[in-house]
Amino acid sequence: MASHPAGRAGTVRITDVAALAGVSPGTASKALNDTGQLRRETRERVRRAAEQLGFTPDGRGRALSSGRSYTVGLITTDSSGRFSIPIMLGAEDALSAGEMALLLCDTRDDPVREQHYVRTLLARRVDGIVVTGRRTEPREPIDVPVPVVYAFSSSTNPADASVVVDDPGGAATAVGHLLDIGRTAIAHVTGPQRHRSAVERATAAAAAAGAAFRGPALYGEWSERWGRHAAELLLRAQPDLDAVSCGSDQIARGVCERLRELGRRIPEDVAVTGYDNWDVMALACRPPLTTVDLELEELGRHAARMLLDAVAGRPHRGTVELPTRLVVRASTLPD
Amino acid sequence: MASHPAGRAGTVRITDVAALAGVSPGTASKALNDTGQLRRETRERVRRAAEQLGFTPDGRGRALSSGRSYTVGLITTDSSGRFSIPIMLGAEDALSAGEMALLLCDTRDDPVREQHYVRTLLARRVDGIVVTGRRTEPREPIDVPVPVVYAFSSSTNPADASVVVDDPGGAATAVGHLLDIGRTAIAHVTGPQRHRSAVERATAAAAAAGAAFRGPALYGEWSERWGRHAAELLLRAQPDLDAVSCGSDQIARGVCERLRELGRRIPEDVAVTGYDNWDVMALACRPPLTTVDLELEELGRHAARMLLDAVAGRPHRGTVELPTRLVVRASTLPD
DNA sequence: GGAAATTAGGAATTCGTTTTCCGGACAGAC
DNA sequence: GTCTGTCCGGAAAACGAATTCCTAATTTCC
Repeated sequence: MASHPAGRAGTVRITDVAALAGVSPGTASKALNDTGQLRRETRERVRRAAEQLGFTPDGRGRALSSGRSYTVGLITTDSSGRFSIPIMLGAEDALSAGEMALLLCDTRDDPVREQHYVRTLLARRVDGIVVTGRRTEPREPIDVPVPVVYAFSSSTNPADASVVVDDPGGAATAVGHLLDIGRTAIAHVTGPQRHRSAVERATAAAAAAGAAFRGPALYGEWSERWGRHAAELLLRAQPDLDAVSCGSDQIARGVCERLRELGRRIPEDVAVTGYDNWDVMALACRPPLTTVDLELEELGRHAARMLLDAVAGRPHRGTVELPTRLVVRASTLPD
Repeated sequence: MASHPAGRAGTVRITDVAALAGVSPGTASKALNDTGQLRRETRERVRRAAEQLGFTPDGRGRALSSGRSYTVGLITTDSSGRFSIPIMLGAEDALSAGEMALLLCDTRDDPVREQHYVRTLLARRVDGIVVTGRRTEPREPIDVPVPVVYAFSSSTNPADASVVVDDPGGAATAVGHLLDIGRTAIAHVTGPQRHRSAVERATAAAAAAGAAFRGPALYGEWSERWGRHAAELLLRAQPDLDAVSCGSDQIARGVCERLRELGRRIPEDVAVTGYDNWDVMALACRPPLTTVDLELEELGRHAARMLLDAVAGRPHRGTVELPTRLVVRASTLPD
């Protein structure tokens, strides 16, 4: 019956492994962690014993004695947004590959909750923290005695480790594509001017379009409604327009919809590009949108890897910008 | 200088608190945890000392000695989906209120990864696990020695604790609303017949509509494209249709779009209801959709509370169905 | 007034692992 | 044959809190 020598079913301690291998617990620990001076033969014997018993070190004991908890916190100000999610998943992916687990903390954009979470993470002795926001605006850094990496929203302290999207680059790529397919009269429609991402994308789009730019950029909101309205404004002011670069897929979808209703063919008469590669918008649009993918999951992965480095004693400093990826679909190239 | 008597800056142990309060560490522990027999005066003295030093118990030591880790795992098979996210957030909300932290595990629908995560969660001695899926199909239970609650997808073992959405109820509510506003010829358009949720909603919708049902239900896919196509089919077969109940907001949006293109006024000629209350679809639709909100965040909260109960020794068993909420908008009621 | 019961708090043990010392065994050098 | 050095592995001390005894000191009861 007692096929498992452990006390309670399923819980086998390192002392059980040590006993089976005929060594002391300390030696078993060294064998399993590749530390200390042990004969190869001893190491293997312990390993076999551990495997035979299905031993998994108890994270609590390990955390206590090693000083590391093999856990990191993820603080997100808004995980309901579609930006935070892929970042979280990417981070989780990279961390779990590094044998780290991720504690999720959604502050709901409330500084009090954030403070509370920071304290509980610290109480749990996390090895590090990833902080992510829902907007590209830089944010106040958190003050903690462990490594921190800021993802998507950089820290206002330029010395902190941050990883963000190359927004200007993305916008420039989209406009470059419009020029490549021969467009010569390009407008830009985007979100509120108070949003850094809107301004950065618009500025970069204008610069990339050069003489082909039909300004000024139209600022509004991040909605299909605004896209529809903007399409009307554009066509009235510039009937010869042959391309619209948009600050988001939602706006682009609205633009497409109204352009079609006004009798323009897309992309033959007017080519349209979006931004974000938000599949439900980009693919459901008629026609499907050429757009800029933010590669957020990769951003999350990158942030997590930077954090792992920092935990391992190789801290990064400063902000790194990650490239975007242009996804070409029928809104700029006929099938 | 040494304003903090603690060893390393920021880390104050219970022995520091005990020393300041003039008691032994054991007594300090009792005072702070409301256990043991202590004079009220002593308790307060210790509490003041703890507060003065900003003491937060070290989670690692606590976990080791108390046997509880104050941590639960959340296993999601697909957190990219829009269903898992609100559930996660609700769970996280309820758990953090219970002083528990949540370890995030995204299996990406890979059984191998799932197995791996289950093991690491167990190694970390989580107090319990929430399992959530992306579909309403029941799933195989996981075999672990800690409490588990299944959210959204129930366990195939009916004795396990599961909390799911009352899908038939939601569909019936939507159709009931259509009847209330006087509709007498109601069709239903939904997703693939192999999806349990599609069949359940369709069946309940038909039953609720009774004589007003214009069947059979149309099965297709969860997309706007299918919604547009279905609208054509419907109008061709039943020109006198005055209401369409849809299995998702995406389908409903497609239906609305094509109905408008075919000259029908919504809701005057045909009323349309969606399902999911997915804001980007429901609000962007012209007109905005009357739809069924799944209250997923509440579902996550409920699951977490059930888990907290189980951890506290009051396990639940069996499946509980949570009610949906009808959100009425312009697609059934003119402004 | 003495025995029994209650109360308050301290000492020591526990949780499971890692890590720091140390000592024994064995080899090579003179 | 001793002396030094290297190689293994064991014993014990962390790590930080909770908890289980226990022992005084006080109160209650007869």
